[in-house]
Amino acid sequence: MCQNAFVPRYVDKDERRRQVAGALHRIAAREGLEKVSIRTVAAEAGLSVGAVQRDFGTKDELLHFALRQMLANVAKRISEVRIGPGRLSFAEGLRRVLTELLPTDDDRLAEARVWSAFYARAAVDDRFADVLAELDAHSREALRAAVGWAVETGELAPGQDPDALVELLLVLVDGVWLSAVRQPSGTPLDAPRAAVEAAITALTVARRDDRAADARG
Amino acid sequence: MCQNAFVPRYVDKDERRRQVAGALHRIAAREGLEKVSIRTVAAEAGLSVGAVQRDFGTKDELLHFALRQMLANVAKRISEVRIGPGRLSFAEGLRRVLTELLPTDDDRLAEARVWSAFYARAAVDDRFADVLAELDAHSREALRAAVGWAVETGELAPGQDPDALVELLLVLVDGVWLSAVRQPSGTPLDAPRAAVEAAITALTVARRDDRAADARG
DNA sequence: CTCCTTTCAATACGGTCGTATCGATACGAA
DNA sequence: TTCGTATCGATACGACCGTATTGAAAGGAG
Repeated sequence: MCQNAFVPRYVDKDERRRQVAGALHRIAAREGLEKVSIRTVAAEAGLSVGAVQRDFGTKDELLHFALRQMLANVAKRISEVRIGPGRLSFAEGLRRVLTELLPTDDDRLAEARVWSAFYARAAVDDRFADVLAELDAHSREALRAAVGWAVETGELAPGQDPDALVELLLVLVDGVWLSAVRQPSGTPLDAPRAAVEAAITALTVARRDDRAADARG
Repeated sequence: MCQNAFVPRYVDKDERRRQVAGALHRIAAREGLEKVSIRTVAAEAGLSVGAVQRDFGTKDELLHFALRQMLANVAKRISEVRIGPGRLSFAEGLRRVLTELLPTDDDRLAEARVWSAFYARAAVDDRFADVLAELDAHSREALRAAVGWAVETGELAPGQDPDALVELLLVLVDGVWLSAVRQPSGTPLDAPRAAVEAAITALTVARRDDRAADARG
């Protein structure tokens, strides 16, 4: 009779919500978000329709949870990159952050395909756009940390505006992963990987003054 | 009995195919590609379901025609920008090309929303990816023409690699319009417009050597 | 004029969708 | 043990989907 202390929880609810979200990610990466339905997700997760319904109630809630799950995954990955004194150098830290953000391997390419589907949703649904704004904020913060550390160590030319550089890097990240996503399947991931290295090279070139002139022309 | 000379064409078929595609574009920009169906498109175009069916046969054909129509529109717009001797200067030509490619007004933002939906499709369907590759080629050609003319007139620093610059601009274009698309509706379009001007400024700065140093910091 | 083909709206059909409902079952509380 | 509740798979329902079909209307060809 205790109001809600009675919880015969046979399974870990959050864990299964995450598993269902994973099933959704696999379907979306393989066939697109329009093939995602309660039924297809339930089948992919090895559950019944009713089970998914009980965990999420409505399809909209399922989609939002899956999106937030992706956001959490990326945010965790890039927040674990530790740049600073005694940690990673600017070049290596930036490389790690960009590698996490860009489709540098097949898993991340699959993830990028799902992102592209959610971007299309965000274009017509502000609720999704708000979540993507959070992703933007996380990426900006990680890049700001990397660039800020470069300023401290003098790895960046002193007159360079760090904020503008961060914004440029954000645009580059978006442009590069979008280019990778639109390639026909099977295209090797050389372009995103090369873009990472090109960005590192361009931004760490200020270390040696004689190479600064080369960078400009 | 003439095999097919008997054509009592009451309406211009191609014209109406374009009108139907326009209806699809409006729905996709407003509610997303998943709300596009034979029925909704027919209603938006003021036609019956049967009419749309006769013009396109299958929904897949309708989608591909609508995508190719968007491609043709953009290709026409950017190919009309004439850069060269007696025509537009590098700065002005680049400004025009970038203005056409980026969501610099509400119409182009609506178009960008539809592009984002087709990008998501291209991520899981090579047939759409192939069309987007054509868009890529058109953009690359237009930017190559602009940069090439800048090299001829010396508006670009001579050591700068034109091809690399074109690729950089392409990535910037993708990143900027994707950023604009994910903003909540009602967000002003200052960012894409500022990006156009920033690119112009950064690339035409080489005209005056004293400003080259400022650009680098 | 009469035919013949194209156009057209309307409707039918089979399928999938999101969601609601329902009996059976499993397990903690008493 | 018995009871009450949370979980479960299965199924029902109405809506919308893509597509096929059908019969009426329309306008050049003879």
